[in-house]
Amino acid sequence: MARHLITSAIPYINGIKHLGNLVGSQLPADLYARYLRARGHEVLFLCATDEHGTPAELAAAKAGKPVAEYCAEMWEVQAKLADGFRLSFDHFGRSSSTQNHKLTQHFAGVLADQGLIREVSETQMYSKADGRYLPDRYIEGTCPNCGFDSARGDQCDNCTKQLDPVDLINPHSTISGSTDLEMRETKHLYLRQSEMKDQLEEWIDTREGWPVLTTSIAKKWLNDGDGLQDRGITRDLDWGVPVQRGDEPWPGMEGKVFYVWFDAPIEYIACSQEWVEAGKGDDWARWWRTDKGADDVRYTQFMGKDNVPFHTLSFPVTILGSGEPWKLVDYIKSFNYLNYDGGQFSTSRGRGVFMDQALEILPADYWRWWLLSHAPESSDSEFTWENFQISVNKDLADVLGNFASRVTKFCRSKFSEAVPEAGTYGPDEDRLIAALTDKLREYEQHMETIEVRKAAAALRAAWVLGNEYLQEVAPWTTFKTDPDKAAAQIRLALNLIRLYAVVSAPFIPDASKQLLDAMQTDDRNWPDDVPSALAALPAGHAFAVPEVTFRKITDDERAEWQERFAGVRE
RNA sequence: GGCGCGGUAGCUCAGUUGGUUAGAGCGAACGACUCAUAAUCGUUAGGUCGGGAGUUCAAGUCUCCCCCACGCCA
Repeated sequence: MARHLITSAIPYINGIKHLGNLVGSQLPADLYARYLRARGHEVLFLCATDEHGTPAELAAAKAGKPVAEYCAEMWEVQAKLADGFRLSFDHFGRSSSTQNHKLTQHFAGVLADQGLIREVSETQMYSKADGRYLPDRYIEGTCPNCGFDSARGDQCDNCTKQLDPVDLINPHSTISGSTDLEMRETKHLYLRQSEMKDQLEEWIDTREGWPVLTTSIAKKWLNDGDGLQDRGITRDLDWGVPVQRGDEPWPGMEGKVFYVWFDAPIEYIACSQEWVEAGKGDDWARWWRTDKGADDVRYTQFMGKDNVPFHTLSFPVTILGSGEPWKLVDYIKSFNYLNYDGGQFSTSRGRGVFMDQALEILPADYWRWWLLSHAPESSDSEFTWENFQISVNKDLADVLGNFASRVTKFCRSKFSEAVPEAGTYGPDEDRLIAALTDKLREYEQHMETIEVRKAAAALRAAWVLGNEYLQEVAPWTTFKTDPDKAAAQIRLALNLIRLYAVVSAPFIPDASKQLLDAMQTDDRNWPDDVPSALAALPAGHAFAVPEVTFRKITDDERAEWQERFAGVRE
């Protein structure tokens, strides 16, 4: 029994995430958390919403609401969807929490004490009409290079030339359209990441078994161009963590907030404090402070590849640079992107399936199974309705669901709705048990190393073993000549249903529960010993024939959804 | 343009430190079975491992060049 801290990259607040976002962090993190809990480990699984920054402010303005109110509402929406997908967070926090405010200010203060923060004066475009400084990408104008009239402040999308907002002809705010802009001098804090480049590189180099995707992205940022760059950690915004040096004011930084990417990862820690405050736990420090028991915690982070630089470099600078005994991540599992039917998911074009829509058309388990068994681990992967329909129908309805159905219905018609007691096991059963043991150990191995697709394949193979066994021993034939033998075969098969429910729970928790309910048992003990696990339901134990566990997706449905979610093509 | 990750059977993907006839699932064809959600089980077909050159007794697996897709950056 070990202690596992697990965090999923925290989703941004401004809208509902699509399936690509889901499979890139929250879903595999949940799989891992559920698996470890099932194996008896102590797990703290945390996630939260990432609420600060300009996009949140703009989304709130568009919705005509104060940003705090908007975020509170969107947090509810995301929490409900997470629940709908059965994401088993021990706590779903908010980066806008008071805990995160204090902790972020604390880290900034400590980093400053360590000499890892410097002040930089720079000029930035200010919009009087908007009453705010504008990030480069919110300024548009005519490109001085090619004449394109919608060039952005950071780059011209037409000729790709990199720009400075002052270069633009007739610049205007994309928020208000105002042209009343002026350059103002403003001061910002920079995190001196470059100071810690060597230390970070050594750390990365000594990590064993990390995904290539994780280390290659980290190494690239460490060594690309002039090496790891210092990073601005403050912004001229209203919504965010006010810049303070610990509990003290920070002279010259009045009215500024920390940059969202500085405070967001700190929320992983703050979230554990929120967890305590919510009354779900009583000691966050033993998960996060190596001087208070976190030394024997294994910390695993899950994220899409776009988040890797912040988790391999920026956040470790915060942790290591503080000089305080905070728990550093042990393993970073990163994912590529999931594409949608030949292109990318697109929020703006309404292309692809979003979390709320997914749950409207099918239960969570269908999505969980497909997404996890096709997780983009080694490269970008692709969602197509054909593949989804065929995989789900075959794996869930035909192989697993139908297994439970054929066994329970056969037993009901030939014996009763109770585990039959006659007969004994022979060589066929021994063979099945041996094969199943091998397959389960393989499944566990892949789960331990977070090889999601391989774990799914091993689990499915375990389901197939049950069908192979039935086909081999054919109790429907045996019954005619040797009913006792058929009874033993069905007794074993009924126990297989329970075993499948238990080991499948991390992937498909609802179906797992439904099957356990049908078998009228609460025994969720992991089958460390397969023979005894297959005796969990004793002779005479009553059960019920389960409802259809997974119905099939029809061709008509597939066609309809394909049309409905195609979005507006370019 | 630079960098990164990929390019393996119709589809989705495995292929450890180079080593016997390149694998799995799905799909296809054929067969078996009939308990079951027209489900299951078995058999078979199918790939010059993106292209070319090289190292080696031996390369999908190492080196170089090129092509393609995706992504990041300039």
